[in-house]
Amino acid sequence: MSTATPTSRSLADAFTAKGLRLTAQRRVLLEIIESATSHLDAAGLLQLARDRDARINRATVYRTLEILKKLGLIDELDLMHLNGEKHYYEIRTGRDHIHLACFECGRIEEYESPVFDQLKQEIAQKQGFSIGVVRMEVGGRCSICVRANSREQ
Amino acid sequence: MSTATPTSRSLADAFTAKGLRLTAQRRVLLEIIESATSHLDAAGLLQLARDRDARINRATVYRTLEILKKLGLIDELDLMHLNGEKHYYEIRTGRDHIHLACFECGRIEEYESPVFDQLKQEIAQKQGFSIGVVRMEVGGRCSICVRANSREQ
DNA sequence: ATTAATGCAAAGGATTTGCAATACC
DNA sequence: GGTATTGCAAATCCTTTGCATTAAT
Repeated sequence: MSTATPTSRSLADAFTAKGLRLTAQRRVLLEIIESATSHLDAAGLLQLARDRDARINRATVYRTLEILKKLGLIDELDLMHLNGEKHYYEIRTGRDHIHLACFECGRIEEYESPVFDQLKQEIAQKQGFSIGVVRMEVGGRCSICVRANSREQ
Repeated sequence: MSTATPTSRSLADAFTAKGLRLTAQRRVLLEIIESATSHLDAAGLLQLARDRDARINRATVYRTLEILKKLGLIDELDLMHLNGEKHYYEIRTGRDHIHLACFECGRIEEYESPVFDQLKQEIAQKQGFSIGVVRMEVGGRCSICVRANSREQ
């Protein structure tokens, strides 16, 4: 969920372009992040990384995530703290989106809209705010859960 | 930053209406939250409460915040984690707003817009999502900081 | 009087840090 | 070879919990 489209093709490219060393650990972490199909938290990322290379340490995971965040290559999500205070991460694509978190079933939906883009533009223009990161999260009940218990309050 | 306008006049009223006991500690906490001019974190709230009544314990602060959150009377903010992972709280007013966090000077601006309201409506209608809480936070540089260092990138 | 709410102190989860050892460029 | 990066283990920050005590209704 961001604003500028990353220019490099891969995270590894961005690392070397910045003069950062491409260690074995980083290679593994970047690949996992790039191919992730779901929102990963630090512990999950560590686990997946260790499945490939047992040497990887938790501190390295956090340090790598920190770099990626600062470079604007990943976004950090809270997902409405549905499962504790940990953070989730996703690679930044060209299209920002909103995360809808269902308090009932726990599902996370992604939603994008021209109105969302319009809102960001408006903030930049009317407020003169130079947007770096945007995070919009909505908590409530997804359509499935709403329909399922329409009889209950 | 929410969706429904609270119906009760005061937080204390809401507590008694729900059959919750109005203890001395809660009275103090609710008053502070109601009259707060800035975004409070749990530690700040505890400090202000202790200034009035030294007996108040941290656990009580957290437990009270939890209740208020569940009742939808306050909103929980991250403010882009500008100052660590703690949460900030603000009383829910009728008008939802976006928080703009300046990474440079740390200032938090509040922004509201019909486009924001339109976006929420759209999410509810098109996605069929029953919205309980909305949190939108934007990180970047405020207009003052942008102007101040217009020569630097 | 009953039971919710509190204080205390300890536990918990997530993340960060200092520093010596390692490995990339 | 020089320096960035890592692993380790401890520290830190924020928040939560169990349980005996207190106080609101």
